[in-house]
Amino acid sequence: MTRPIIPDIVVSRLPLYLRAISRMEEEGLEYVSSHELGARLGISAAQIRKDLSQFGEFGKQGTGYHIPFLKKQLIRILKVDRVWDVAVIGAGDVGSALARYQGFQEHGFRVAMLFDSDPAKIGKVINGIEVRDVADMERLIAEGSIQVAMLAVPAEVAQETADKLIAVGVRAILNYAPVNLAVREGIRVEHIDPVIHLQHMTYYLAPR
Amino acid sequence: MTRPIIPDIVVSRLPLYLRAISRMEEEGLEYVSSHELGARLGISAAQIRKDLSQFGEFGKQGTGYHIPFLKKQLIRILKVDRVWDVAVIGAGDVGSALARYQGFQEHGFRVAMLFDSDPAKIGKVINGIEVRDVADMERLIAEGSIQVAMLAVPAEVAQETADKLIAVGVRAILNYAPVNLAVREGIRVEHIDPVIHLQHMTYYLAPR
DNA sequence: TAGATTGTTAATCGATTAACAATC
DNA sequence: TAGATTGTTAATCGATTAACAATC
Repeated sequence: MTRPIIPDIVVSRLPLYLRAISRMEEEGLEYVSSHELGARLGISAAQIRKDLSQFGEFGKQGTGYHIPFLKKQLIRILKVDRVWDVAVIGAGDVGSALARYQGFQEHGFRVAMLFDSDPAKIGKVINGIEVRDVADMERLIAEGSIQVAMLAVPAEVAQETADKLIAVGVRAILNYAPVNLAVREGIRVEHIDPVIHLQHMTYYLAPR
Repeated sequence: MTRPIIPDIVVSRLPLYLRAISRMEEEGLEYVSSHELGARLGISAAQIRKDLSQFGEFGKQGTGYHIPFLKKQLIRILKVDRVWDVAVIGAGDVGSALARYQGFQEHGFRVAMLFDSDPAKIGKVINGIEVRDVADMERLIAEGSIQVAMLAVPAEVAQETADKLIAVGVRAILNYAPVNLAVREGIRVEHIDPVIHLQHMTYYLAPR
């Protein structure tokens, strides 16, 4: 039996739904309609219903979606009903900020390892995480069976570092280096680059 | 005369083209075909030609695109042929990393102001930028005619801070807080949240 | 000239929206 | 029962790709 293939663009919206739903739960709400959820996210009610219906029937006519139930389902679908160990490569400004970030813990992730090549940084402890020598990266990541990495190294070494990560079992890379990584089929890469976002926005700005 | 409206999804790819083209220029390349550029970015050659043709005829049959010329055009189109002053709100881990980031300068942006509410941080100097009291934010941003802000404040105060920024003339916000900002028509908001990206990727991972 | 590659049109593909029967 | 809202189908909309004449 073939599991139906869900469009990636649908999958990409699920974390947004989860975040909004979690926020609503904190606000003490119990039920939400597709219309209300859509209004918060700037997404049409029809799209939300269509997206969610790809995974099951989570709502009830007349009342909408039970927030704790929908949250549970989204957490399960996104596979964050467990904690993923994550490696951070690079302990510069970005890597350090990631190591210190408190938002991972409660959303399915834990920074389990932190690497740098600078002898001045190796051995330091950031938020309880020791900075290890990047020379030991491959061995330690393979031992830890880590599948997720955040790449915060200089652009010049990003591709080679990614290659090494993939070679030892990493399957998902969140790339903070301002380069396009070339990876083989089956490896997920997402990219975070503030300059890209800023340039996208300035297109629409009027000079002042 | 109506300027033709360019789809936003096209605009969103231009910064990627610019980054790739700049990289190629550094590598000493002089010409690039839509096919070569597409191969680097994982985008079809047809799409690149179609996107670029929305803005003019930048290529030449038989030889492709002259890299320095195309770069110049993209810089002009994205309006980064000038330097945009940017305000960073929040001088925590993320805000500090943004204030220290060296990648803005050469791509059209300058962190001109940095704000925080913590008396222990106000007055400190990060990368030559003094941390100012967020209580003075509205006055200083209005005086500086700043149109672009990066928001790195706690989630609870993100919306109200955004409202204040918009009230004093900010038109583009790069939001690092894990909340959806509600803004009026004409205000650009882009969002950076590592958790959203990680959860998108874990959907595709096999448990180990 | 022969080969390569553009810009553009038309065809295809995929995503979003509108509408509504079903039902809580 | 009346009102509200789901899940789903069909219609619409928009984006991507294929194809090719033009031309460097």
